[in-house]
Amino acid sequence: MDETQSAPKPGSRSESREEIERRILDCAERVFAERGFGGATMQLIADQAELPKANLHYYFESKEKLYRQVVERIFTIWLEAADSFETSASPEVALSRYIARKMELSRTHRYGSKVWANEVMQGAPIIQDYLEVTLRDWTETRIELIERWIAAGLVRPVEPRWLLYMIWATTQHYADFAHQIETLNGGRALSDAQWRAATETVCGIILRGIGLQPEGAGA
Amino acid sequence: MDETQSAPKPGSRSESREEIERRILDCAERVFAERGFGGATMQLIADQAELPKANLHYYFESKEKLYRQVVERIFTIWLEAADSFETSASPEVALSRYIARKMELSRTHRYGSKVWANEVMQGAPIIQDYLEVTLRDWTETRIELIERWIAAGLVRPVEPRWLLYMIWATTQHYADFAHQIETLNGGRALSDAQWRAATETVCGIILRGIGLQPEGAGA
DNA sequence: GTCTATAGATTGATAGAC
DNA sequence: GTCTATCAATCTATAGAC
Repeated sequence: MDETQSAPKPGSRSESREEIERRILDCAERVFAERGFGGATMQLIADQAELPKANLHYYFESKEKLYRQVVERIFTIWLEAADSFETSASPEVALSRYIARKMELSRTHRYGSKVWANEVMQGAPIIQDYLEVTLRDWTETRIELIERWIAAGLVRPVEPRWLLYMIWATTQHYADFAHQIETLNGGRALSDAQWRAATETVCGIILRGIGLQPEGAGA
Repeated sequence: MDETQSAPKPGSRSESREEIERRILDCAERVFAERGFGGATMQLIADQAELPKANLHYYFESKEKLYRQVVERIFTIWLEAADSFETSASPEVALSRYIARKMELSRTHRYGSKVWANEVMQGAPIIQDYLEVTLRDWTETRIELIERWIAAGLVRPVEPRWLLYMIWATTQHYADFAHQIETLNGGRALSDAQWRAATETVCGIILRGIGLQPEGAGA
């Protein structure tokens, strides 16, 4: 609910251009996440970044340019996180690590996930090109990999596409619907133990659901 | 992309007050879903409902009152849909029907689901009371039911809470992220067959994931 | 680079003729 | 009940002093 960066004070002259831009991006991410593109105002972002509103237009040409950079930043994180998916030997390890990593990102990058959800819900007016090229390529590649697992008899026959959507949906839910989850948790954020339990449950159900045995499972 | 109601023409005098209010609500739902509360404008809703902007304020006191009615309408549908959850004999039937019904609602009430997602992502500024009372009660009741299934040895031990979130997340994803799913589907909406396949895959993974055998399953 | 002041457009809401 | 005209507030964006 306060500063995102702590090194140099907001007013300090020792702050580099890069640091200021990063502070603006962090605040913008939170505001765009909570109010959507149309609901967010440059004034609110400026207030949170402790800058005059005009300075935002000095560092970022327009509201839309700023928004685009926020969305692009998230998209990059998502893609990198997804790489751990294919650097593993077995389906069990690959899927477990991918799910665990995505759950972790839902905890550490809640606002980024919400901005993405907002953008997609609105029909991806800004980043449609990413959906059509980068995300599509990534998805096709992963689908082929899962199909090879199935052909090799390692995984029960399921349509890989619906499996991927299930993983995305379930993990991102913990970021996008964090407020609902916390309300149903008595108004408190999930504890470390609860995050571990949720991750384990999600991994367990999905892996068993496609015929795999989770690592370190009893029955 | 056009009219939601077709019976009497928008301009017609034969339209009852109820019909007009319903047409406004339908249009408002779509606009709020696609742009969020702050991003939506009364002007756009009026245009889509083919009414002068001032008339909206005649039928609904304010933008927020209109929004609240839209959200309440969705919430009611969700709760009623969820009733089918407990009117079944076995866990297999109860969960299969619940998941299938929620998938169906994601297809028929896409915009409603998005409005709900938007509201929750923004911290439920309007309907927090529903989260704290109605949804919480519903959730607690279902958790107790699932715990009895587990105690009876019908279901593999999992934390019911994470299982419920998984079902919500996965089914609602097909509404909230419909645009992304359609883009990855070559820009086309899912066909009847694809909806059936997705529903079956989701049911199959979740049921097997908690130790149940889906109805009419081969292996 | 930073800020104040403000332009120009758009917003939610309303007054008042019909 | 319906509509035009308009208000006051707020928005994005910019001009220009420092």
